[in-house]
Amino acid sequence: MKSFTKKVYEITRMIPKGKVATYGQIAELAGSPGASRAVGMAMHTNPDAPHTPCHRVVASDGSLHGYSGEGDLESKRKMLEKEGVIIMGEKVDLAKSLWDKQITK
DNA sequence: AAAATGACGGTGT
DNA sequence: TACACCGCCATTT
Repeated sequence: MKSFTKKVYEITRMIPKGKVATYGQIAELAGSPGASRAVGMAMHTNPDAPHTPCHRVVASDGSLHGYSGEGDLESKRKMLEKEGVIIMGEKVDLAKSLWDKQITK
């Protein structure tokens, strides 16, 4: 486990319930703006699905991508809605559910 | 050490 | 709005 990946997990873990963060945002918080792809890989190699809320990480346009956990993208979407994330059709309403990065104020 | 890969992002068609 | 292309960084082979 490299430092960057570890950092990504740390950040992903502090995403508040009912909110979502984009890969790019996490990459920036991790200290490497633009490394959205690297973040994606970190999620893919995510060792602790339930421990790390990787399902709260979405694309810049609110689209959900993969999931290393048990279910699939549908399960993720349901999970998010259940937590309070507003989802419009197949995408997340970033305007209301995007993590303000306020570090759980 | 170099090349290929991927849960991205932005721009172009 | 949907699909295709190029550029981005970290990880893996």
